[in-house]
Amino acid sequence: MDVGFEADGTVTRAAVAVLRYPELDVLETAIAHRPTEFPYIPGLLSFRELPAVLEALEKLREPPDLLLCDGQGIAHPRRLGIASHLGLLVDIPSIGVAKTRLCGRHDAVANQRGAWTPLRANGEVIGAVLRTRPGVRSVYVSPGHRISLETAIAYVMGCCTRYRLPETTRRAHRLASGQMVVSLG
DNA sequence: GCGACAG
DNA sequence: ATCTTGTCGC
Repeated sequence: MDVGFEADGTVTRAAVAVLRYPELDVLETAIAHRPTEFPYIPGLLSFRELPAVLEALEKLREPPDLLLCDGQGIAHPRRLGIASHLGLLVDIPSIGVAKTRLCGRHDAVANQRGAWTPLRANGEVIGAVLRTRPGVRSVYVSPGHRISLETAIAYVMGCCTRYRLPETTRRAHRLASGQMVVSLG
């Protein structure tokens, strides 16, 4: 799942891409548009993006077995990032994969694919800072709904091939950005 | 009170 | 997120 916006900023566009695991080939995609009626406020991203995301999900012929969201899971001040919120609403296991940190602290991460260090807040582990690829910034992985941190990390790594972000996120982002690519096979 | 702050 | 300049590598 990923979200994009119109040039005038009045419309939110949500895109979802369903990939088979672990092959990672695209099975289905969907896009939805909704008026943007909520501003971007750190900690309240769900209220801005979920309406369009839910609409896009409903367009799928079959519901996914796992959701990877562009944002935090429980690595959130109230432990309810967009991945957690979405997973809860549709009752599907979900994972948050954010490009930057919202909250929590952590040590440096080894520069090796798969290396990770705990993201902590208030004495509890709320996620992992994961190196999906050597030589690039790490990503912030956190459980969203009905999944453990270890399992979440395993799925995220399983979705990362030659780029920093999971193929699921990249596909959805491309759709939201209107960048189409034909694939023959 | 001050700094931090997903997309 | 969006915008913009400069650099590196295939």
